[in-house]
Amino acid sequence: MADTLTGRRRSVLQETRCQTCSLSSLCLPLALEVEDMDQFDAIIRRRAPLKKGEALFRQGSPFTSVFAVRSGSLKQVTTEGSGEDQLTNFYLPSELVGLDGIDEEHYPGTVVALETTTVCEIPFDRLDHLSESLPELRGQLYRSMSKELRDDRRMMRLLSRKTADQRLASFFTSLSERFRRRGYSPYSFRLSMSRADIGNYLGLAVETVSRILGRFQSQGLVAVSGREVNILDLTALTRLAEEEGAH
Amino acid sequence: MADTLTGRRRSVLQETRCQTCSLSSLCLPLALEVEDMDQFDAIIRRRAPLKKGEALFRQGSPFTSVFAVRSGSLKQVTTEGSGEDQLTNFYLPSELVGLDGIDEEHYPGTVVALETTTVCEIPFDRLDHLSESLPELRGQLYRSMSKELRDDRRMMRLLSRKTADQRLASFFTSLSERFRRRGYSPYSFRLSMSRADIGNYLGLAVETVSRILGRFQSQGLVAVSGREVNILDLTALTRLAEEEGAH
DNA sequence: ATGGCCCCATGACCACGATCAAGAAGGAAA
DNA sequence: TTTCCTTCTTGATCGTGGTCATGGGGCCAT
Repeated sequence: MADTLTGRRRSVLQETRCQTCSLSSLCLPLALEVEDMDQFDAIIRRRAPLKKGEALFRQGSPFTSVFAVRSGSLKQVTTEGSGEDQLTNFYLPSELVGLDGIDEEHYPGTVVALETTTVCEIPFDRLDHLSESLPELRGQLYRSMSKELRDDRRMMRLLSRKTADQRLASFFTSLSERFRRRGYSPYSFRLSMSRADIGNYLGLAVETVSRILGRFQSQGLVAVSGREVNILDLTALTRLAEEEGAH
Repeated sequence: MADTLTGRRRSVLQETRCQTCSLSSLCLPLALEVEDMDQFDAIIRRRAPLKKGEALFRQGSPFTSVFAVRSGSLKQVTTEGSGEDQLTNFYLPSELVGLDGIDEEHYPGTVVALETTTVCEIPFDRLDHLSESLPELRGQLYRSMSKELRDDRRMMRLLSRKTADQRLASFFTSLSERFRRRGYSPYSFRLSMSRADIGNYLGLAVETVSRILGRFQSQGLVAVSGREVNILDLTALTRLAEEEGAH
């Protein structure tokens, strides 16, 4: 009986165990020793998978947890005033969602699944408390936030200095790199977001995204069919993305 | 003799003591008790004042410390590739500089004083270590980074959705608010940055900044003379800044 | 199948803001 | 002072990308 219980508990836990998670080398606990990881495991809560279009949390709801993406992808959307939405981020597996909610104790944007998506919920008060005794975890948390700051600066640069072509090129090379780091093909992938999402994120009209995708295609840089993307000339794409000045 | 030493030490420390600092209610140690603040004080290093144009640190140099602005102001500039600089931030008193360097262990941009500026240097390893035993300090650090993330998102929105007029209006209302929080007049202040800096920060050409400033002036929104600014109609300016859509 | 919807592509036009050019005003050093 | 150089302003022109409009194509529900 005790054995059965233990067995069942183990099988349930199995799903959320960091040690068996293929993302552990990219995710929050990456710097932890085995015994520390157990402690970390213990505070994680599994969420039922989100279906496409479902919200992980909504803008303004009280901040309680950060989330690590386990599979799938999400977008963060902020609505300000009466106005249009602003898409501020896409999240891929192993990335941390919700860190910008710590400060004001509510989430500053709605986060929505772009496809069927599973996440690990990490209650922040417990994470904070655990970070007291696990310097490695604390360091990783600082680093995650710091990295997000740096990524934001890169995005600002993109938005204020790059042409539409360069933005799309950057978007593709960045996605490619993120897939590569996660063990997927950097050349062939499926976009989980719509053209409208891409445009919103990059500060471009949908029509512009479409047009430039067409041009990239005719220039032999990529082959796009719907949401299926094949990168044909990553070098040229990278060069274009890094290229300076508008002229 | 011992008295003299103590006396001298005290007078030197005096300058860096958080408890006598007028910014303590806005700065990192804001949540600390008196006795905890002493510990925090102990790790802070005073820097010689920076003269206008001097760099606090340069892009790429190894990350060692974060800095709290004590007086004056600074700008952060990132140079990428062969290209032009991108101004990613202005820092005012009580704000924390360098948090985006934690991740990669070097500073991702050069930070330069816009006027005579004093800062408190906080070695990060000691700060991290102290944050282990002072949950309030840790929380404040998380909050600072989280706030910067939220501010970055706001900036992205500005860069991708707002017209030039709205950007300038946002810039002024944001500055005004920051001055107000620091106990200065929200209506009358001196810009420590050039038009070129403003343009670079907002993703606009210098000429555009000049022109719009002129227009704001003729519309009775502000009175600008060189770098001296008087905000005449903060309500209208705020409305303009928040206004949605480009048309 | 068949309708109804989004999502995506493409064309025509137009406006915001960049760029180019020139000159005025301010500031520092002789 | 005068000079020199940077910063700022204002004008004229042009181009990128937004807007509007239309049509095709994929996908889901019935």
